[in-house]
Amino acid sequence: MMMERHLNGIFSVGTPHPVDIVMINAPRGIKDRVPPEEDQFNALLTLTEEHLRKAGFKKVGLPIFESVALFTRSIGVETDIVEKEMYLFEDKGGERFALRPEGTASLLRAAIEHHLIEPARVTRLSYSGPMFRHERPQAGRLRQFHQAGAEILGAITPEDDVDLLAIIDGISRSLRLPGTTLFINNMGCSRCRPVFREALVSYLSLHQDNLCQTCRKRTGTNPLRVLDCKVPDCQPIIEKAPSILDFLCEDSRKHHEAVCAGLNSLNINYTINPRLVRGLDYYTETTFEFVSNALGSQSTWAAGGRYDGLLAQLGGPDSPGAGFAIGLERLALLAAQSGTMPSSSLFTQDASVLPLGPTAIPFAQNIVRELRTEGIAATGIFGTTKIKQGFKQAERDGSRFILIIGEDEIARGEIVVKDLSSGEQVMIPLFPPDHLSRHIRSAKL
RNA sequence: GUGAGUGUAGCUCAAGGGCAGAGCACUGGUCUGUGGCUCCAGGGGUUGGGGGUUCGAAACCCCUCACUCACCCCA
Repeated sequence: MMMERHLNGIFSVGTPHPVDIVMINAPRGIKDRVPPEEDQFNALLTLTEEHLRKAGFKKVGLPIFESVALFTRSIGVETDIVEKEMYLFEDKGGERFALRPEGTASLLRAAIEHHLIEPARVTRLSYSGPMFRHERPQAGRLRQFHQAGAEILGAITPEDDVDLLAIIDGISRSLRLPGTTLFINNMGCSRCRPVFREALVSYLSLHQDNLCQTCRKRTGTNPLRVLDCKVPDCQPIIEKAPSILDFLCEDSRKHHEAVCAGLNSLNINYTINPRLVRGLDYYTETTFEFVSNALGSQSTWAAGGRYDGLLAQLGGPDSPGAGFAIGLERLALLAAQSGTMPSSSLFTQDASVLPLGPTAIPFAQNIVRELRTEGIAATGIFGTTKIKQGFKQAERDGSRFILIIGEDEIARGEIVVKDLSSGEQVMIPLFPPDHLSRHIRSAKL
């Protein structure tokens, strides 16, 4: 109804008042990154990717959308992500797609499709980019958010699990992130988990009356998820529930111990949380979360684990895999708090060229082009002839130097070069043309 | 999907039924070709939108929209 009103305003005969125009804003939960945020965000992404590159990961470029089936098959039909959070659409051929809600499924699909996995060896692949989930936005939670992730595929060992944790820990240390705790768990393998599951279901069945609605439903559909229910009334029951750690088979127990031993030897602090259950169904054995008390209630900034059956489920080799994803917006929040957000420097470009008067304009235009050709970031200031405004514009440009050219300078074949940070000013000859750029390059240091 | 809080100038916020304001930013001057500091002046608002109560509404009531936070979920 409101819409119609506005449209009437626009299309009605007569002169519509500007306020009748319907403002189009960014969709809910979608954030623009305006300067200097975008540069900072990219610097943080680069820093993260550099950690992955140094750890032997090769980056893969992945599509933004995939067949819906890829996610239902990997993440699990009973998960919130698949049940109610995916952005779905049909293309003109009637195929059903989803904007990717996470990266692991895509990366594994690509790795299988291009035969990147050699089951007897270890393959390390990484990715980064936007992910999409239709959730109610909140501090640290967006509908389009960004993850950097890494996956190890093939003949992997518990030590590879440890390495993943060490990499995230390294990022955490290099950014001096505040208040982070690493929680780990082992969810068992295809042999021991069903035994635990059965024990859990029969325990939960006995206490149905005291469980919340969701937990009662999940007892049948996805009993492990009951373990991280936060409803107060459920807590006493959950606390006394059987622990997965008591049900681990010999292999899983050894796996778990090896992971703990690795963390110990690397001096990485961790807390074992037997009720840590990830929201994606594909995890087996090791799962983990890096949680910070410096974020809001969305406190997990990196998480992952091992997934032994997923590659086979997606039509790949019957090999295990393990990986993690880092929430970059959450990482940015933390880095900002600790003052370690990699920031673009004070000066975002090198030079602003200010012509004083119309005869100087063509000189300025040519100087700008010459500087850019020489790799120096430069813009001209053509909107004003007043030197004071020129200086202000140069500051707004983020320029380190202002270059001033007027009648006098043209007559002498020179240009004024003033360093805006020190206030030092020199005259530089206009010929040869590369003289100016060489001066600026050396003066920058 | 549920709940709570908040919407006033470009930004951060005052005014809690009686003239819609401050700081920062912006424009001009102070200062004719040398910025940042002073001081002075100026522009900028249907107080998110719609309806109601009232002599009078930014304020009170209803509806609606948006944002924020929390539940939930997760990175």
